[in-house]
Amino acid sequence: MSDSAGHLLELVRTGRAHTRSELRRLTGLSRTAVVARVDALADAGLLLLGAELESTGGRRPGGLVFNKDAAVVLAAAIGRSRSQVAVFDLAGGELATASFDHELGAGPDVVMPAVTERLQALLEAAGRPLLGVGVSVPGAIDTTDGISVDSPVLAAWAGVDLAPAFAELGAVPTYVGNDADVLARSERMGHAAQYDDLIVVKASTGLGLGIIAEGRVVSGHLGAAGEIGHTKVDVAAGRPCRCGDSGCLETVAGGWSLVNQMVEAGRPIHHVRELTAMAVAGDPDAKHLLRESGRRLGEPLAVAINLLNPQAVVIGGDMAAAFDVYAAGVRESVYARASAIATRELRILPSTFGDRAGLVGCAAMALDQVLSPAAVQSLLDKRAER
Amino acid sequence: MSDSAGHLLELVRTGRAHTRSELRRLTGLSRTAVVARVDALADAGLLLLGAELESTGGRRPGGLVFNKDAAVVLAAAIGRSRSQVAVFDLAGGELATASFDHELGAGPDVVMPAVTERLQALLEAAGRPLLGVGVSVPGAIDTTDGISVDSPVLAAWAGVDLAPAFAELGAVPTYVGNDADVLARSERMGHAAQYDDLIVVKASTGLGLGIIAEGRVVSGHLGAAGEIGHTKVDVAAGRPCRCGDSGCLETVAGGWSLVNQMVEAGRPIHHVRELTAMAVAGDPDAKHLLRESGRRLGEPLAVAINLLNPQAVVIGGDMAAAFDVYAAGVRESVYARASAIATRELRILPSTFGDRAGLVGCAAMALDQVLSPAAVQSLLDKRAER
DNA sequence: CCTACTTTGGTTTTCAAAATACCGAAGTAT
DNA sequence: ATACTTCGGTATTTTGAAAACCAAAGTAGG
Repeated sequence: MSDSAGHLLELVRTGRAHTRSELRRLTGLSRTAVVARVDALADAGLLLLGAELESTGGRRPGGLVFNKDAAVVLAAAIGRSRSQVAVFDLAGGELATASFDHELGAGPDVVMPAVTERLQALLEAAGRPLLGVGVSVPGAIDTTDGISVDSPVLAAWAGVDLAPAFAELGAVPTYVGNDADVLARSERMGHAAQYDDLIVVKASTGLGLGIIAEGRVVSGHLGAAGEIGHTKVDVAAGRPCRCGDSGCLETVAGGWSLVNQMVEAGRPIHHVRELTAMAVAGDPDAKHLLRESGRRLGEPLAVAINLLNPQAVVIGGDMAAAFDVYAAGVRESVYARASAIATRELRILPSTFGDRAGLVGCAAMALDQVLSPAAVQSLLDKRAER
Repeated sequence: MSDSAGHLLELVRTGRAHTRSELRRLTGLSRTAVVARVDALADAGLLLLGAELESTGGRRPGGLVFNKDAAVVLAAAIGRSRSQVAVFDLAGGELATASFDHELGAGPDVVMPAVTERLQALLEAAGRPLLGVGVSVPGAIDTTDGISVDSPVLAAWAGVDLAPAFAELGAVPTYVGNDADVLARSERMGHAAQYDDLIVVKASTGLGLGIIAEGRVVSGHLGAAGEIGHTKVDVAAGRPCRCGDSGCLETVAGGWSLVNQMVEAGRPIHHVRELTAMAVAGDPDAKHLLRESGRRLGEPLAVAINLLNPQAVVIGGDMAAAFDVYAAGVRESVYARASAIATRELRILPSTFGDRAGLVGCAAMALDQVLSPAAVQSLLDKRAER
């Protein structure tokens, strides 16, 4: 049933209810039942019994406010050459953040201690109880044996179980997700919050995709769903890819390939971010490359749109910094190739949180779990035991 | 919680529990609670308190058997030129079936009376209470405004609400699904029952796709998910399609196109089924066409496999009659184009139920709903009221 | 064969949780 | 000022499940 304390908290948290009476109307529960749950939530510090609100014709109701400062979650977005960490309150607000660069291809033995050390510092500064940790890794997460990674371009991380590294932060659950999936989750807190069917593109050095169908992240059998960068395309035939194979989409449309193409054209740059900056500044070569890259991506993306019939496609990752020109290319091939019904109400949007999106998504992943009715219930139960 | 009477019924129904004690162990419920629910289910005729089973060291337990004959569901698979109807028991067993041809492109005003008339006859012959009706239509089902269809190649059915047509069969819920989605559901009762991430191809006159992610059918924002036949492919550039556009995959790989190609080559046939029969008989032209068609389908299918990382791809529809040769073509391009991780454990299987698959899927769709814990609960509640 | 033990299932008792009923407080409408 | 509405707290009743108890039907072992 949808009448647990955690569910009431969700109604308040999402702004659907502000008083006990509204909870009563929304759940069909009796007043006593609502009061009991609200009291339990208030005792646990999750709800604040705020000031009185406007009267609606009788006694003024006592307002209920979600106490987003009751605890925190930690977020860690691990990248190939740069990782970010942050503390978030329970409403998904960022309290403090840090980031650091590391060697490209550095393994977990190097990166993880640096991550946990910084998280530890952030947590202590926050001075609030910790409820959970969300981590993203740029590779497939093998969901069968829990939490490890498996990626052709992230060899040092293959088969590593990340959860133990976070044990020192406290006995709280750790959730590990793919970087693109996590990006998709972040959008559910941003522009695309109201969209239940969503495709989120992460276009950076590589190309990845996060899929949300009916409000749930689709991760696939081995956690490898959302792969698009290493789809073979005819135009790339023969071009060697960093994954070891050849003919992949990334070899013509991935950020690393665009950088290479600029270098070959005698314009020495080192990162996609430089390319997008040039495009924003009006450089025609950069704009052309990005637009062409958007077109290339649009081809398999059109297949994805036909397949999944999403309400929106969100474009994130470094290339989204030049959204206008990149999205123009994407739109060009998507609208030419996808079916009329699939594009009829389709929106193509820029990502909401820019380069903070990974962290926001990690926090969203942790919050989804940690504030779920079941988790809230176990919190209350644990409190009641004492 | 997972402890309602309906959930206990599901445990028995799916063979996970055969005695009250097993239900106790599986649910954690007390004996009294289990007994109360089992009695209620037995009173309602949904459970049979069968013969005693083997002792496991003490008193012999009384066996619990799901009474699949307590009621029936009706299934109607509406096709473009032929429709099938059937009655199924509650275990998904077909009790009786009928089919009839109609003019290609006939509208609901012609087809629906014929369908309901035959369903009525089947229901009367079955002589058991009706719990629900499952219907499939070869087009997108608009899930926003309930139950109607919207398809470029099925113009006469656009915007039609099908549910009212079934009202005369009794005040039972009607569920309408897309033909490919329904095919996917049928596989969950067949070869692919254990696969939670699944792509089912319907390769017949047209090309469609049913997607199951984490055990749920993905229907997309407008119910148009699974579209693949009208994806634009370069090799088909300029070729006019029956959808009104041009360059669609169907124009080179759809059944209607293969038939046309045979006719143009001076081999007059009228339906894909003739083509598959020829291929099975060894005709080299037919085999070549089918293999080539499989290859063409494999290209966007590889994108789909990368995107969704399914455990299996099931091939159904008329072309599955020549599964060996067709699947050979599909495998050829899928394995060349999809990523290593996505194909590592991938299986490519023929559909389980052949041309009965549509009916089985309609029944599965209705049974899923009608035997869901919530529906069972409301059945028991209604009974208790009297 | 008889006794001790296990497993199953029914019945009674006890306990917990939620609905109902009742009540007072605080506002609005007349 | 009075009647009515809304909100929220408390006491009572009802419901439903767990626990405890009991009986039947089997196995295991001497």
